[in-house]
Amino acid sequence: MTYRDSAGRTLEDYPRPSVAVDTAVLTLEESRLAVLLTLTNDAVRGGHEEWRLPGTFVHPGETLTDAALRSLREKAGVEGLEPRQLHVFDEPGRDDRGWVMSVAHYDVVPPERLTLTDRITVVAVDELPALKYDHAKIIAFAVDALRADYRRSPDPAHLLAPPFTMRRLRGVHEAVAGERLLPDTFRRSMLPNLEPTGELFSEGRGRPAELYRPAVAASRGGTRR
Amino acid sequence: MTYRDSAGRTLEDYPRPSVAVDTAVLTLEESRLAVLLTLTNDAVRGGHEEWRLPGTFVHPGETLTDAALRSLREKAGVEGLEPRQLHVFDEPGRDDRGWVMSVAHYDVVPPERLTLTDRITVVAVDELPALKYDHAKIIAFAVDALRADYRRSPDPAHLLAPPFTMRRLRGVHEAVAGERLLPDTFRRSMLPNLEPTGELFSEGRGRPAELYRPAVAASRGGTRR
DNA sequence: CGAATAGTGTCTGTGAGACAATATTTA
DNA sequence: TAAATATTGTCTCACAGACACTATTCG
Repeated sequence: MTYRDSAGRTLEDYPRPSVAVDTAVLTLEESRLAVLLTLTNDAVRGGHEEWRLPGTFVHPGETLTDAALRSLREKAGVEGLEPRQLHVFDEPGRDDRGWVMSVAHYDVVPPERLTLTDRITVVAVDELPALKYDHAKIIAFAVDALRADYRRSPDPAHLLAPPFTMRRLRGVHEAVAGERLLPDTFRRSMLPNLEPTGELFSEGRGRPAELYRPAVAASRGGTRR
Repeated sequence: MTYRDSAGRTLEDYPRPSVAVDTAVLTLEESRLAVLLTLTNDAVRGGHEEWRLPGTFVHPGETLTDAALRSLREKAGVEGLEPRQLHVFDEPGRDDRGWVMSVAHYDVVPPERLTLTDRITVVAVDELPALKYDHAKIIAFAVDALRADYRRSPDPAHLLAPPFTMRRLRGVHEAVAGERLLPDTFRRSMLPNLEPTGELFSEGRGRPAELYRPAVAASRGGTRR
């Protein structure tokens, strides 16, 4: 009992695009925001060095998220992510193989969870090499989205394992924002969304820092009365 | 010279989804935010009353925007819009005809530009009837996006033809936000993004109001020094 | 004049930015 | 003790919310 339209045709009787997913996996590398890239098949077969975001075509019965997770597992060796949709790139001619649109996704993962190989690397987002397709645009979308995330919550992407010191948290925010942040202002803006653990942590010289963990509700603007 | 992969297959040799676009056209109706709906084909053929957003399948050589514009022209009788992408809805099973994903779009249009018929109507967004597919979700996305737009700029969707009075602008913002706004606070928050024309406008009783138009750059936060 | 609408004065609270001072460690 | 780091005090500025007051027009 396949569906047929008023002309007696099924959906498969009409031309359809190939739908791909590509995911910008952001991470930190030496206190800078970086993105995971993989070598293209062409490059693996002996062409010149060419990098791209991990991606794949969507298979039947699969959601876009499923497809993104599959490509991350198989091509980037990362598991357990939660890719979020960014935008559909659909310019005709963006892919010389034919009619292909790409649903861009992004996620963030701490560097410890990545396994780099000669076909999987991590590059700072402000020093990207030439990328295949419109993958540079996707990364720009991802960076914008991540910066917006970090303006709303202490560590939405779980780049830090709690508990953490204010200094470490600030380091993460500085990497994400790409600029230095004032310690005192940063502390005060974060405190309403953090829970002090009462424990201290010392790292070399100087007064030990208190350890915090994200507050339960991670409320937006702190306590109101 | 069709592309062939390492197995000698073209893109068309693999299963592909049908890709649709659906657009939430928001407008104002009696000072309330409303959305344009069309009667489903089933309903037209004599089924029970059932409404949906205007949409269509994407054709080859066409961008998603093109497809959205085509569906708006042909099914909703509106031209000259600039639909923006919201989200891809891809739950398997969301469409009982087969593997269909929908790229949701939205745009806004002043009510004067709409021509309503017995198959095209406008309904307040907080009094929606049952809708086909996940179109209610799309409308929710669209309303959120529009509210975000109006928090950043006086009239991003050009619902008002300049010049306009502060009162009219506030009326639009109240409709979009779905709540009353304080006249004095609203005025002061808008002034940095408006240019006074020097002209006055009187509407019945009371002191005439000055007419404004959106400031050129529509700057975000007003003047800094 | 009185009602209605437009616009301004001004007070309060909140929060960011910035600089300075204090507190607690290790070398 | 000196240097390094953490934390708090405090001042300033900007801005939203709120209420009261002034301004201008029509009936």
